[in-house]
Amino acid sequence: MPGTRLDPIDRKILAELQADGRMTNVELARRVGISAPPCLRRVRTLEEQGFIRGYHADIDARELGFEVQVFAMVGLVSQAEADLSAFEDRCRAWPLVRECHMLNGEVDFILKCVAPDLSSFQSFLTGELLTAPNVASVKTSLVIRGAKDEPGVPFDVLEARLSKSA
Amino acid sequence: MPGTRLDPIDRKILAELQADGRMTNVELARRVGISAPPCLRRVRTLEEQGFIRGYHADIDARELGFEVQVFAMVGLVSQAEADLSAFEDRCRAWPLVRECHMLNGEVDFILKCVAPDLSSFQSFLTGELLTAPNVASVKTSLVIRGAKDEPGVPFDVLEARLSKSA
DNA sequence: CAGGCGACGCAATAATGTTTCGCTCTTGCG
DNA sequence: CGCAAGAGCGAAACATTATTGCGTCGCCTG
Repeated sequence: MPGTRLDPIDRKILAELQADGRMTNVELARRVGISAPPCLRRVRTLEEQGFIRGYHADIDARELGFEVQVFAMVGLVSQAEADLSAFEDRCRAWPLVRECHMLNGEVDFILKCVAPDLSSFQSFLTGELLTAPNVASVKTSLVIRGAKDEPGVPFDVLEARLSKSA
Repeated sequence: MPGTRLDPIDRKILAELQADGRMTNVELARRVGISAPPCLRRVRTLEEQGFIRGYHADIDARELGFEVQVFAMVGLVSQAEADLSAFEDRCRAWPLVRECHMLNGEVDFILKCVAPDLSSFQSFLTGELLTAPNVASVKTSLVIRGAKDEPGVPFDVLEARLSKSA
């Protein structure tokens, strides 16, 4: 329901839970300026309406031995919808592929992959990705280092935007 | 401490919290097969050691009006360390840039950006990114649709790997 | 084999999560 | 303007969970 607009308290709740998903409801209520029960009701509603998709611990992959991160640009032979879906299904089944986005432009898909080491990735690349049906070309780029990694919504931009249109 | 190896219970804890970061400690303890107090102690330790970087609610950006997602491939004029760092600092300051990774290959950086609409992104692109110091080239690709988006660690791969090396 | 270290589980207490209930404020209509 | 209906809030009560303290067990070490 795009019609179900959020009030400033709801947006604050989302921003706080994005920053710290394990915050207690009491603390959350204190920060957004209401008491605990209505705060919990709002959180439940936001979950049901799909604004909150879930909660996840942010695990350090490198500490667990996944030292390689790679972006793969994939071009397909056929861009028919059935072939696109088939490739997406394959990506969902590959554990080393953590993200798969369909793009416009010369490249059809971009994949974010992780692997324990280079040889693991290369065996995945040559044994799985390059040999998958309908794959025409793959260009890979190793991540040398990460400078910023904050998936989520820039709530400061959202608030600025809303205050303008109001 | 890379020497501080994790036992199967610790890895199970990480996997469960990655899947559901708001799980209660009681439920977590039940799932990993130990009682609540030592389970909580392990979680605290994992947090302190940096295996768990934090907890975040997964917010649906599209529902909040961020309908555009873009990957930007950026090439710089100078790849001197000071210039690389300067660009990374700039990326950290741009709210529309959610991720910034330094790559090998022909492109220096890949940026994942969000924006409320195309014109917002284009004004960022022309007014900020393209005019930033040291930026030589930017190629952007719109995300048509997302097929998979599961940042994190593939714990099934990790377990398979460990059982082999054991 | 005794001592010490580490980790576990149990039990008790503090804190939090969750439901219930009554109140207030807003909205729409006579 | 006044009233009735509905939504949202806060205080209190109850259920669940988090946290601490302590005793026990297994294991390594000297």
